[in-house]
Amino acid sequence: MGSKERILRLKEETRTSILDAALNIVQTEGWQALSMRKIADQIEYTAPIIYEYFPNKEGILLELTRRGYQILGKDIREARDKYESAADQMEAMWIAYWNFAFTHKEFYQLMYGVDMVCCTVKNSMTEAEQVSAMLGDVIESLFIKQPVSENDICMKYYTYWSIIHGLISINLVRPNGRTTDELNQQILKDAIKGITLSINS
Amino acid sequence: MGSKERILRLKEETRTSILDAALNIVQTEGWQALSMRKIADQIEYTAPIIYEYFPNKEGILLELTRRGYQILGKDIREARDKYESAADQMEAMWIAYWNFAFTHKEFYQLMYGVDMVCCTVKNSMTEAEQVSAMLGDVIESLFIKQPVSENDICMKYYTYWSIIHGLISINLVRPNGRTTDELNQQILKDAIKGITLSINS
DNA sequence: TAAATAATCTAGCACTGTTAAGCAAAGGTA
DNA sequence: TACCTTTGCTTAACAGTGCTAGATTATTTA
Repeated sequence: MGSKERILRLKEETRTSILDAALNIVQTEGWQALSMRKIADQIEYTAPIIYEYFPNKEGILLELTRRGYQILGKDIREARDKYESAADQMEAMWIAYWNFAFTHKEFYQLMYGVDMVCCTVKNSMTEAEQVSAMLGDVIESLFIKQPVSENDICMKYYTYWSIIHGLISINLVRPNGRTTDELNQQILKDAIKGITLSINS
Repeated sequence: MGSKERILRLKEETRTSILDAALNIVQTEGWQALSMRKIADQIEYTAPIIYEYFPNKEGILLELTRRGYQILGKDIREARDKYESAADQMEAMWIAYWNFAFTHKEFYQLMYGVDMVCCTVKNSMTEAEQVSAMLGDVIESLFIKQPVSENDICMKYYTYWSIIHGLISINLVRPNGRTTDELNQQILKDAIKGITLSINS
């Protein structure tokens, strides 16, 4: 009776194909064009069967968010592992974060609510927490004085995140602004260095 | 025949009442709840007459955006005029910007695409340009070396804006994050001072 | 083969932005 | 006053949205 497993595998495939279809639509037509019927069209089913795999549209978005954090986590981890010193790691990680935002624009919009329809509270998603933890760990090791208080880490984390997220979202919302890539990279690296330096001063 | 003017005034009033109704709905129920029929309900008309005053829903949003920039412009101007030195002005203006974002949360979301449905390219809105110009002028006078290149101003402008917008949007999207107001104010002022100092070093 | 279960679809609800057609009241003109 | 035209506004509709209940079809089990 291996058919049980076969069916389970098929269901898993359909589930994945729903997510793939959703992503495909978003990447080609944007978030506002994503609809249940369009997803159904793409997977060659009718809309209601999607509800056999996800509770509602938000459920799909949530799963895509999870996927996004998995990619981001991988990118940041790999960037970190290329360097030894915490300062270098920090810069590499934020640049990876930056690159993720533009190479996976749609994911970023979903994950950080830039120009997005639904603003669900992403409470306790382990993938998201892993990303925070990685960044937090490196920030902690940037401090010379040890131990470092939770508050200190949190504050620096926010400082980094704010400027990077700010730069990203301005560029995502206004792709035709009069800033250039080099200018952005310059601001980005300067800002990271500045914050990093400010930690032990 | 003063009736012409009376009618024109009435039309202007209806137009304003549409905008007021829209704002009212957004403030009480959020952006996702804003619909043409709801606006019509509130002004005690039916939906189609709105199209006598605005080309479409986006037209209403555009007009609200304009209103938002008018308020923001006023706030920033007043903040600036309370101080003499450029550095003080700069800090006061960005704090005014910050305060605007939270006291007029809905406006800010509309103007800067945080968690918003429609991302229209706000091309050449004079009200928005005035805000940019005011901030740019103060940034220019922060420089000791004169004259200041357009590029220099633009870069510093972006640096300021990024960190402030980043801080704001993180707080707007995640109002229940574990950051406190004091922490935010601290980061904000530190960042402003840091950027201001970096200008002539 | 018959019954039970699973998979899928059709039809529909209430909502969205937007448009076309029509009605009724007001204005201007003879 | 009688007619005609313009204006203000409404009803009805279209095509789309997320989502659900019920019917239908296919598959598995007995």
